[in-house]
Amino acid sequence: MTVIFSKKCELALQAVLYLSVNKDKNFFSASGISEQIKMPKEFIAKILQSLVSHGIVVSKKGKTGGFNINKPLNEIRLIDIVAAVDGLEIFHKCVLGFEGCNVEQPCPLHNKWGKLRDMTYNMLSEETLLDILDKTEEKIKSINPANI
Amino acid sequence: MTVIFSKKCELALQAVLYLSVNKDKNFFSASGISEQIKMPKEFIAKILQSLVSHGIVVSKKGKTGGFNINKPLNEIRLIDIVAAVDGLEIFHKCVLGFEGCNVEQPCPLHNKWGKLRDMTYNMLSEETLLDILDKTEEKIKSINPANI
DNA sequence: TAAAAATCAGATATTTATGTCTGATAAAAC
DNA sequence: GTTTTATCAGACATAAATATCTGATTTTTA
Ligand code: SF4
Ligand code: SF4
Repeated sequence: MTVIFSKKCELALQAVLYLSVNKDKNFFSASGISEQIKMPKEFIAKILQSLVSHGIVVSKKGKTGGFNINKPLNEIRLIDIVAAVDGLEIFHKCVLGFEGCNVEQPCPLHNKWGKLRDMTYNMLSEETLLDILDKTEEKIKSINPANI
Repeated sequence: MTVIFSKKCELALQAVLYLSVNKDKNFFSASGISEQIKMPKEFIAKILQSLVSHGIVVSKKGKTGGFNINKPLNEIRLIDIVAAVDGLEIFHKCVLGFEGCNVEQPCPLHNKWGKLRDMTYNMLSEETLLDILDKTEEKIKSINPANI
């Protein structure tokens, strides 16, 4: 069954990673971010607004306003962003959707899929934004050296 | 990025697994299958028709018509069904979609996601319908003992 | 205090995925 | 040969995901 994550979530991750390398600078406007990650600014704004309501991002209105990360980088895991945008339902759902499943008579995919699904979950939970900051910086810099 | 497989594909897998345990019996009509796997028969029909065009399923018109598996069970892998319905694009795509990626400067997820993606692909490629037939029979029987 | 530049909330629009219908054709049973 | 029952092809309908717009509010700058 279905998704690792949606496009919305992909965007959210990109935006947050982008913000994470600039956390100590000023707030970044939706349009500024949208130039960097090449996505419609209205959509970015919308997504970031929802991350604000989840406490991951903080926003500031007005002329010098924009968005920034709301917590220390070591307190935000990738899975937190996925959870905020897509929810965690996927990580509890089965692959095939046959009815009447029970542990004694799983379908051929139950165990194997379950393992992969858990590994994916763990991968996203393992590291905080701080842990991957170096790699993220490299990446963001390679997109536009002016970013850092 | 995105999907392991779509609902269409989930349904296709269910339908093919159902057919696989009854391969040596007569053709099964879309409505018969839809009763078992609880999905609209028109949708089932549509999906099976596309599997017909991919050579995985064979159909027969007319009064005793319906669908059946077209090849020996050891020649059909789960990935073949996924490929027919959803395509394999997902297994070649990146997670985050940042631009300008190269092997030297991958983003934090590139390697880890790549591994999981490959494992998923391998899992679906590993076994043929024949290999999992026993487990499939158990599962189908548990849904409705009359099925086998 | 007025102008500029940003978020915010919610409505609206577009696109894609999912699901349904209709009429034509084919095969079996009578 | 006629009736029944199935697939088939393609149009159509609905739902969900993605994307855009609009007007209000907030804050800074001048
Ligand atoms: S056995 Fe597991 S994977 Fe298979 S249909 Fe049931 S819950 Fe889903
Ligand atoms: S480094 Fe890899 S995972 Fe990251 S954005 Fe590029 S291709 Fe995708």
